[in-house]
Amino acid sequence: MPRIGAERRAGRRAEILAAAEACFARLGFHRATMRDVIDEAGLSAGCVYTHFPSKRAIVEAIAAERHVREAEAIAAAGGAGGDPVEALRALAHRFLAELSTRRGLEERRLAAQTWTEALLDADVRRIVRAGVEQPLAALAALVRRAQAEGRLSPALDADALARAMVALFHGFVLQKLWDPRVAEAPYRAALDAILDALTRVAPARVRTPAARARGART
Amino acid sequence: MPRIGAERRAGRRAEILAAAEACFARLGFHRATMRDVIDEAGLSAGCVYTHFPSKRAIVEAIAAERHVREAEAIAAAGGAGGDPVEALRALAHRFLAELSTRRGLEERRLAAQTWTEALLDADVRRIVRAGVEQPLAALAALVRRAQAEGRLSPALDADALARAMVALFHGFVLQKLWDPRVAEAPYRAALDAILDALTRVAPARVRTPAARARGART
Amino acid sequence: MPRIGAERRAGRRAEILAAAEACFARLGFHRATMRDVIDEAGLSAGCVYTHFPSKRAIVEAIAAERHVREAEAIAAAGGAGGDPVEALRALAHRFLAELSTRRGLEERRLAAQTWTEALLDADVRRIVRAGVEQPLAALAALVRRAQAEGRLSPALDADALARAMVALFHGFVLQKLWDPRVAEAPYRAALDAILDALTRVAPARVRTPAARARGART
Amino acid sequence: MPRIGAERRAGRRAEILAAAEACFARLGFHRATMRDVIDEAGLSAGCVYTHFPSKRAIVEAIAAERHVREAEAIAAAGGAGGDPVEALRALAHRFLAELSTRRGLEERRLAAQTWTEALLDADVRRIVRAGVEQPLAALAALVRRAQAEGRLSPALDADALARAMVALFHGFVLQKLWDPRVAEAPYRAALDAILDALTRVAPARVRTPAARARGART
DNA sequence: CATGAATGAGTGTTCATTCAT
DNA sequence: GATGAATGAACACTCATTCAT
Repeated sequence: MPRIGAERRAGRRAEILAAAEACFARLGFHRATMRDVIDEAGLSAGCVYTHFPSKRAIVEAIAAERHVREAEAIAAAGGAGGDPVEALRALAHRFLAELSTRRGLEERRLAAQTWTEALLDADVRRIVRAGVEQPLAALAALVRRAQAEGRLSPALDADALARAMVALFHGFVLQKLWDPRVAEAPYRAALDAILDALTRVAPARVRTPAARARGART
Repeated sequence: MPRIGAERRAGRRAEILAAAEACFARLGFHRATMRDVIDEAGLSAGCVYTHFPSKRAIVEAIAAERHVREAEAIAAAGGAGGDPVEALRALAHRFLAELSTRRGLEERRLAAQTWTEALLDADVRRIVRAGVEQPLAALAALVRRAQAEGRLSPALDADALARAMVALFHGFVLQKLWDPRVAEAPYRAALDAILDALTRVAPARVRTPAARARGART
Repeated sequence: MPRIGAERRAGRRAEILAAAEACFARLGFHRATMRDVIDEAGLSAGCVYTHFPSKRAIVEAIAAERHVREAEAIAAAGGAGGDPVEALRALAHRFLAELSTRRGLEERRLAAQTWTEALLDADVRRIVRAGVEQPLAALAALVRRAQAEGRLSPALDADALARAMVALFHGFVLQKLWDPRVAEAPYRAALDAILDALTRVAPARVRTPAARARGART
Repeated sequence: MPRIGAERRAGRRAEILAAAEACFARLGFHRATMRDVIDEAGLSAGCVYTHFPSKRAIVEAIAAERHVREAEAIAAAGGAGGDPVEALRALAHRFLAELSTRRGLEERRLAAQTWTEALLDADVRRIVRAGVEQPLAALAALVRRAQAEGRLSPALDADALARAMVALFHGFVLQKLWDPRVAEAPYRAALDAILDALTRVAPARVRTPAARARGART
């Protein structure tokens, strides 16, 4: 008979997490009090505490949840066997598109909180790290596929390039959160240009740094 | 005779800021207490409060301080009338180099705290925004000079490209703070490759670094 | 047909009391939570509350229960018409013997909790007081019988001596609970010596235990 | 310059302890809240917490304090080189006399709380144990002196007899706290009678248990 | 009858800030 | 100016108890 009970429980848990996300996005982990979360959830303190043992546990659950959703988004985009360069481009577009919605920006505002919380709380750090390493690996895999297909210079360090791509996203999220008036379109164009430049150079002839060092006699 | 007094005051103020920076970098703005700061400074509570009216004021002073130091670094690198592409590269290298020192990383840990504090505190946000807009403008100016010299495609949006460059730095700072074992060298190489790709592609004339090294015989 | 139902109820009640005793002995009345008791009993909160209206009621029921068991033990020992001095000795021995068993010590640990709870809760105090007055009366009766038989000085205040005997037991229980390594044997010997001294001194005829052992030839 | 400051601090500390003692004696350690203590002391929560890090620390300080005061009382009584039996009697009288004053009874009410708190808190237990072992040792020393002077049977176990004396006191404290109408005078007389019996038997001829076992040929 | 999710007043404790000395 | 004892509102969290299912 735990069937219906378990479902109810999971529902409540989700409600609490949603309430907490709203509060934390608005006020930050530290300024938001359990009272805020409790009131937002429309429950009692005791009830909330039967679902999470502490405020910290809620923060961690939120960080973990983000991780999962993000991993799904990445997997969905990069999973197909299609053109790896187009997959990278699509991924960039999709993530930028999210930033133009009110809901998407709100989510990112919360995610950004976890970024610095990770600097102070080892458990959150573990979660955030895991949440970055997965996309990093997925992107590096796409880069390698592109290299294998001769679309990107094999001289590039796939992992470092993946880091750059993630940085291009995270860094822009910050800029957008600091000033919501910043537009995505020009930024998207710039990312496209970078991707174009990296790939356009590749097909004809690969110029490794070593080749350049030898001299550009060709 | 307020001369000597004013100097003493300024010295005290700097001491307090240094103490606060140490505490905030270690514990974050919220976890670090005024007690921590006061003890670290080796002063009394009352004394600290004659220099800053509140904890928040200290946070803002720190954010502002960061802003100033950063602006100086950028100005120093991009100010000269030399090769704008090389200036960009040098800037990237210099900022990455800072991340490999203990002190530099610690400073960035503190800076990162201000990034998310900016999401919650309008005053801090103003300061952080100003602190980003100046580099943004400087970088955009370099990009425009490079475009004028035919080193970069004039089709590129200089402001958006500047944003991308800042994002490449900020994003990597986060990754490095989350996991200090991440190496700068491959990332620097990736940034170089991106810059190379963008500049090599430039319509009129592609000047590789190697070519320039040999001399401008073409 | 409430027959069988009533028995079940009584059984449940006893189970709850046993669970509560275990928790209270281990954690004390205040540190032990209803959650602890409920889990220990393997029941639900609601079920427990159909048997006892409050935590306090459980505490009182436990105190009362103790009272009953103790009274039975005393009655069993002193009830017979035999030698009153030997009855006193036997009582002392029996109570001390209980303290050397794990179970007996555990019970006393719980009893001791009620002793100080009695200082704070008038209802518990009433129960504890009643639980002491009965032994006190029984012991005083034995003392009076011994006096009547010329085994104890008639100058002694029987009630006060009874109090001393109870004190000798309660006080030792505390010492034993504070440090379980304290041995009963020497203490029992000391109690015997005191009893011997009191009875040997008796005006008319001194009957040492040894003398009694040889037989009552005098 | 810490002179005056240190004195003030010690004074405040004593005030807080006095307030806490009043609350704890009245309500018990668990029922009394920090709010009660704080209000009773007429201070603010923060101020109290600069003197004691936790409620528990106050409980322990109180237990330790009792220990000290008691040790002093014992030392004062038994220290002299006078008649050891009279010293024992004086000690008993003095402790009983305390119980007849309002203040003395209040103190004992508090002490009794520590007795059962010791069963649940290892730190308190350590303190209580130490607070009992010292009197125990002092009393055993007196008993041994009495034995050496032929006033008490050398067959008696001095430590066990000391335990009995402490038990006679502790046990009576409980009875008096449960029912303040219980009079000290008859109890004191009973204690005197016990002491008399133990000592009267000794001078003429010492009857060791062994002697008794051999037979009462004398 | 039994369940256990839900309640919410109350707990010990913290910490930015003030102000008499 | 400098001090640090004092403040007190706020915080995260607990737990005896209830009641819809």
